[in-house]
Amino acid sequence: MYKNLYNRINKLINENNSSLKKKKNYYGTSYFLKNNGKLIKKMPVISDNKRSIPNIMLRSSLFGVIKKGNRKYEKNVLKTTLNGIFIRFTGESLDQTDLDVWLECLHRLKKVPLGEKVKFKTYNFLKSINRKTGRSDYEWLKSCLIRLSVCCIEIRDEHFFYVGHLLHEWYRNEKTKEYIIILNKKIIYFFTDAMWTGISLKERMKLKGKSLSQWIHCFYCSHKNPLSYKVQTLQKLCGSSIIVLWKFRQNLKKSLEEVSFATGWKCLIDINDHVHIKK
DNA sequence: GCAGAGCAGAGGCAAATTGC
DNA sequence: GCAATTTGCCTCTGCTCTGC
Repeated sequence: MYKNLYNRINKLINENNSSLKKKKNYYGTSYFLKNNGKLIKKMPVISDNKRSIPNIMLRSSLFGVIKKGNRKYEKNVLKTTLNGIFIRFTGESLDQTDLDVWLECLHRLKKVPLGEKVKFKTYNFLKSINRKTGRSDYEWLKSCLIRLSVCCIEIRDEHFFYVGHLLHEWYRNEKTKEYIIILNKKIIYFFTDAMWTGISLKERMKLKGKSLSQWIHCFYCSHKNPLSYKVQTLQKLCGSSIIVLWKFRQNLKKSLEEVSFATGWKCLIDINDHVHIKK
């Protein structure tokens, strides 16, 4: 289905005809902009206080819950996912702060045609994601961009298959002190139809520093009508390093309270150990 | 299960540097 | 001169380990 859709989109680009404008709604969130007579593909449009991200990234431990100082190198690790989606990951484990950076990268890349460069100053980027601008923050951002560009993900489901980096390329102009990032054009596959979610930046910022709460928030944001999941299922999905279930449940309870406070959702764990969220 | 010690990483802030 | 950016260093936080 998606392959056919993509072929059709490409065909329409090649045709470069005016009828495309009328059909843009058919393609959901991917759209095209006429610029000097050329049609250019861009990321989906979303308000400035939200960050768009493919659901597939939120419903797995790709950006997981990692304890402080517990980041490790993962080689060909199969991530726990929902609905038969297959994710294999190689690279340094990614956590919620890496997700903050990737979300901001995607946001900035929305402003240019796919495959084009985006330039930014470190200070401005750190401010955008509500971080401090100390030396350690500069070093942290650099290491974060390295992680995102070096890691390799393999994603497969019944419709498509993708192998690549989260950031296609990044480098720094030492003269202008600017970072330049480029995203892989194929990333647009993940933004077709209802396969992506807009994350409220305001709500996410309220959960800053609380990695499990941030993961839970993103996970349930990707659900229009949240299903109930067992505590054990969520434990596996978020990639928690807490092996003992009752300990994880304790943390989860606290996180659900924090998410509830930040979003206004009703969150509870029933006697059968199922987590219920009501938006 | 709890308390205290030690440690690593993150956070905070003031000062220095740079560019306009 | 001023705002933006970068640097240096100290403090804070949260985790593990150990002993009780």
